[in-house]
Amino acid sequence: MPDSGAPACLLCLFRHVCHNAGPQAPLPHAPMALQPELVEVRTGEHVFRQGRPALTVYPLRHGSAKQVYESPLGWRQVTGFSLPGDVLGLEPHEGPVYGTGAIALQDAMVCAVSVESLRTLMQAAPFRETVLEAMRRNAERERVLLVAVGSMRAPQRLAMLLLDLAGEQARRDGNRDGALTLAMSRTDIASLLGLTLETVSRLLSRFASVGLISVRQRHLRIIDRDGLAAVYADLDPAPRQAAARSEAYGGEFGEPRLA
Amino acid sequence: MPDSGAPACLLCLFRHVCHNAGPQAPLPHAPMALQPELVEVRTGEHVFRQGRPALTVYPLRHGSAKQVYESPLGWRQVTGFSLPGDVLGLEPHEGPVYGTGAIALQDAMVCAVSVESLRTLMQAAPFRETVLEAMRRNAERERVLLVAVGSMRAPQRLAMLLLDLAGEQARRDGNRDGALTLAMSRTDIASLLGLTLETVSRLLSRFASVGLISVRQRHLRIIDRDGLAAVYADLDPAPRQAAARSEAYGGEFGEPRLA
DNA sequence: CGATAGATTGATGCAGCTCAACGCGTGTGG
DNA sequence: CCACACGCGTTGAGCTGCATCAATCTATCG
Repeated sequence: MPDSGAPACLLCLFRHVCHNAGPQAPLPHAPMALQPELVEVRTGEHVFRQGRPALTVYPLRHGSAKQVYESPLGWRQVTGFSLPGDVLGLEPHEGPVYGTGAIALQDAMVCAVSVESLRTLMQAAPFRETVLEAMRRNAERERVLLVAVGSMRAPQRLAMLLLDLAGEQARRDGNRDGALTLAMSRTDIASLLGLTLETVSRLLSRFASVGLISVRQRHLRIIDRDGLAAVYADLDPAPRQAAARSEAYGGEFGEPRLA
Repeated sequence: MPDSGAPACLLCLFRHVCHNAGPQAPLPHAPMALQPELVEVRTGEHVFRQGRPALTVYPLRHGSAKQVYESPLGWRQVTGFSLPGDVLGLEPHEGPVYGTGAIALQDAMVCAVSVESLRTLMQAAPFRETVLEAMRRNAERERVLLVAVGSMRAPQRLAMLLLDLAGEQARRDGNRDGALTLAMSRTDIASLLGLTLETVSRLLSRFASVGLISVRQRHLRIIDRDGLAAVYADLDPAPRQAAARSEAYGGEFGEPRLA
């Protein structure tokens, strides 16, 4: 029977086609076909492993997770964090296997939706569009991360992450006071951003000492959002011009750093 | 009329469904439906621009191109290079707009295939699989790049790129003697790898002085492939252990650098 | 209450960025 | 045909941001 919907269900991709989500406006031509099994995943355990057959996607109900990619040579890197409402294992190209692994950052609850049923549902145009839109957001995220890691300085990268986390948080519970609980370790953050855990720790302390945030362990509050945004945009600390011009002409590429 | 196929056509995704490609074994249930218009793109010009409606994909016939991504804040970064046979503008998630831009590195010739006809053709399962496989390779490439930029040292990154370029080259003309012509500038390489052009230049010189390669301007030859591979795998220079273990257990993530 | 994992902080070093000068190769105009 | 300029590449010298190594502190849990 419907459990009337967890808070995460309100943001879930599948909310309009899932009985678990409770009463929702249905989508035209998309039947309420889903009543996914709930699966518990304990802290540090895999939701799924990279390279295994991708038969299921996992909307996240409670808890949080990190995506981890392991390159052919065995280098591992965190490629993203997921919060309730996100769908884990959603690959854009119907891969036969998972392209990354997902590991719970805390005891978590996920729904198990077979990709088979997902594919069926995606035959309905409006639902398909929703899913594709989510995939596009994921791809955009990865690209932003690549640029960050490839051409921004450590403080900018961290500021970016904090702003992103706060934004996601706000999108979920509407909590705009900037209070965050970091489910991931400093090591995970460092891996995502291409830094070391010491650097992350130091930067958090520095941000705090400058009044941008407050931190104690994994409890963090954003105090000066605009200040953080300025760090992200690099208007602040380093001898580095504002820059950033669009509409590239010819052979140009010009990051700000080289402008 | 069929032009009997350029060399690039032999590797093209569309070779089995395209009249331009000349005689090819047809794919079951996939008609020879394509006879794309040829378009010339001059050095430094866009094949298409990021953010514009993605109505066409462009198999590359002659020349080469770079993909450039510009983040919302205006930071630009090269995200990849394309060689003849690659399909430019192929987005995994049928985006309404191009997620990156593509710029010709030299005077180039592309075929123009409407995504509409592409979608039609993809209804045939065997063809669809081919295309999806290509998309997966692209995604994998981006992830490898992310890991490289995020956690490998400059020499490894460059070695990786050279090996990759040589591999692609070999896949095309079977030329396994390691001779490459770099169509892209040092600046482009630096952008891709998250380095500066000076570092790239210095590293190429260093590689050459150690006998791994020879370089003169944009002509490059790989002399010691295994040596380069060793640099890539980081068995060589830095005080950094071999590492790389698979089958991650719980909360671990462990890049070699931090192991 | 000891043990263990995570986080903070400090001291030190170096890889790679920055700034700068120069070399090469190609095109352009006198 | 040479002079010059301009884009691209190379090389050097110096500096610094971040990694590295190491010690200590804090939380959590058996």
